[in-house]
Amino acid sequence: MSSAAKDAAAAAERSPELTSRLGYLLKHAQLRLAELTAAALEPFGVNGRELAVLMVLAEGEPASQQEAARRLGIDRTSMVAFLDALEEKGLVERHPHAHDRRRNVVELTTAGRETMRAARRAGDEAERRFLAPLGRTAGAALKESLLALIESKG
Amino acid sequence: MSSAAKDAAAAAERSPELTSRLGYLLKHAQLRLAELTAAALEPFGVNGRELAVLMVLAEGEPASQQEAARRLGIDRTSMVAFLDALEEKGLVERHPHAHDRRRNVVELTTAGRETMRAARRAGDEAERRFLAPLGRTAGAALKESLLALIESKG
DNA sequence: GTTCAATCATCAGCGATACTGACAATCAGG
DNA sequence: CCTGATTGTCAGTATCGCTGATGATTGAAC
Repeated sequence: MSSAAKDAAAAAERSPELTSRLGYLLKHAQLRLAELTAAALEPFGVNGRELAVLMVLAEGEPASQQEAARRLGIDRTSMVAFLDALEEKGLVERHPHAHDRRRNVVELTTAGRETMRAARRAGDEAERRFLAPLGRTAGAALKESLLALIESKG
Repeated sequence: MSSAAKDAAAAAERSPELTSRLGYLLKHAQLRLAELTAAALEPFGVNGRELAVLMVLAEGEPASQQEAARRLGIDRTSMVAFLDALEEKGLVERHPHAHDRRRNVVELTTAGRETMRAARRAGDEAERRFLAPLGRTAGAALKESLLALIESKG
C-alpha cells in the first residue's frame, strides 16, 4: 500500500505532457484519495465500498439487494459479495421479504449503524484533509464541477 | 462498454448521500472520460494507456524500458506488455542499448509517430468535449485543482 | 582476473475489481 | 396451470497492476 511516498518521490520525473492530461489527473487524484480513505477507515474494519453500501442501506427503508445495488450504481452480483462480507462482520442482516420470498430485505444491525456513523466521520475527515490544499471555495467548486460532468447529457 | 446511457438512466435513482462523496465523483468522472476516450481512440487501434506510452516515448528517447516506465508512473513489468502490444502493431521498436546490453532503447517508428499525433488529437478532442459543459474557465480550474491535489504534500 | 552485488527485461502468479451468463426459486398475469 | 419476468446466487471471465523469481549483464571491489 502506502505507495503515496513513492509516488510523490517519482512524480517529479513524470512527463509533463502526461500530467496535463485529464485522464491522468483524475486517475491519480482518485488513487491518492483512495489511499487516504483506506487508512482512515482501517480502524473500523470496513473499506470504502463497504461504507458506501452501509450508507445506502441506512438511507431509506430497508431495501432488496437489487434496489440497494441500483442506488449504489453497482451490479446486483457484486452486491452479493459485499453483503456476504458485511454480514460476516455482523454489520448487516438479510431477512426474507414478508410478501416476496425471492427478495432479501437487508437491514443494518446496531453495530452496523454505529460502524457506519463512525466510519463515515473518518471518511469525511479524510476527504477534508485531501481537499485542504485547495481551500474551501476551490474544494467545493471541484466537487460541483465533477458532479456537473457526471450528470451532463446522457 | 457503452454503459454511458445505462449509467445516466440509472443515475437518477442514485443515493444523494453517495453522489456528494468525492470518491464517487472522481471514480465516475474517470469512468465517463474513459468511455469517451476509448471511443475516440478506437479508430487508431490504440487505447488510452498505449497512447500515453507513445507520448512518453515521443517526448525523448528513454535509455531503457525502465526509464520510460518511471516517466509514466507505472511498473516496469507493466511496460513489457505495453511494448509487446505496440511492437506487434509496428508502432515502436526495441533496440539493444549501445553500451549496456541489459537495456532496450525504445523508439517510435514512423507509423508510431503518426498514430501518436492523430490519436492524441482525438484524445484531446474527447477531453474537450467531456469538459465542455463546464465552460473554459471552470474546465481549466478543474485541471489545476486536480494537479494541485496530486502534487501536494508527499 | 575473479567474484559479487546491483540492474535490466521478462515471466508466472496473485489480488482486487467488476462484469456476463446460467441457474433455481419465486411471483404475477392470463 | 403456463408463461415470462424478477431475485439472489454462483461460476467464469476480463482487466489492471502489482510482487517475486529468473537469467543475462554490468560495474566495482578485491
